[in-house]
Amino acid sequence: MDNDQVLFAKALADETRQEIMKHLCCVWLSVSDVVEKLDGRVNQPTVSHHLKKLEEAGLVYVREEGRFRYYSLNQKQLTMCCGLLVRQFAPDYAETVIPAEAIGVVKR
Amino acid sequence: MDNDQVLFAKALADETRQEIMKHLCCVWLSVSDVVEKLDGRVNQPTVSHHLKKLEEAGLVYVREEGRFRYYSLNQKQLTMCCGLLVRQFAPDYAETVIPAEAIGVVKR
DNA sequence: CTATTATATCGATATTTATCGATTTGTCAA
DNA sequence: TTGACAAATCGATAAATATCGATATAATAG
Repeated sequence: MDNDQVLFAKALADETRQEIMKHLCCVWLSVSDVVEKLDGRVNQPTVSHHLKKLEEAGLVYVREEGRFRYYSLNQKQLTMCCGLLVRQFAPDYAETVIPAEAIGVVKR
Repeated sequence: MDNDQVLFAKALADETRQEIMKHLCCVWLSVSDVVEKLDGRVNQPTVSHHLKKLEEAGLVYVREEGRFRYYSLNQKQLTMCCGLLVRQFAPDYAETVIPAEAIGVVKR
């Protein structure tokens, strides 16, 4: 029903979910780890719900380990989605915001 | 209540609104122009509602002219928001997706 | 085996939001 | 000045979604 762009935006369109994303950036956390990070503000079923949304949008990696499920932010997916948004809605800037390796960036 | 990142994501988190954004990219349209572009699928109050959301997120320019209000997509704002998202949630890619002029891009 | 622990799912509820018809406000044309 | 038009706002409604407690499922520890 929703296309990928909309799915991506919806995944980001919640304060709590963005906070979870921050916690999942560069590290692997289990569901209960995330619950803990949120400091009792939301509880486990809610966190599972949010993680599912992020998973559906391809924004997290998941690793199963016994009865644990570890999540980590998929930075590449996020970057690609942002890139698509810019190409679609900001063509005048698509050339200045560049997937660097695609054109061979050289810093001066 | 919502911070800017969330406000931005929410503005994009609707199919109809993204379609409106497409129509507003690089051109100025009045409200009734937009209604027309949407081909009778949504009507005027709904379009006004969506345009208000986009305006609140700073994603459109507005120009008043008599009884008309013309809207156009703010590509710069969109690009900056995407850039912030990448910096915040994809630090490993913040260097590869670059505001080119900031570092002096050279194409090969 | 049994108790415990981790997480997903279910059902219910409350909030948010998209949509519309009707109305209001403001501008212009005749 | 009046009638027509553009667009915002209002009130109502329906759909989507965030949240929770309770339960189910599955894996482990004892």
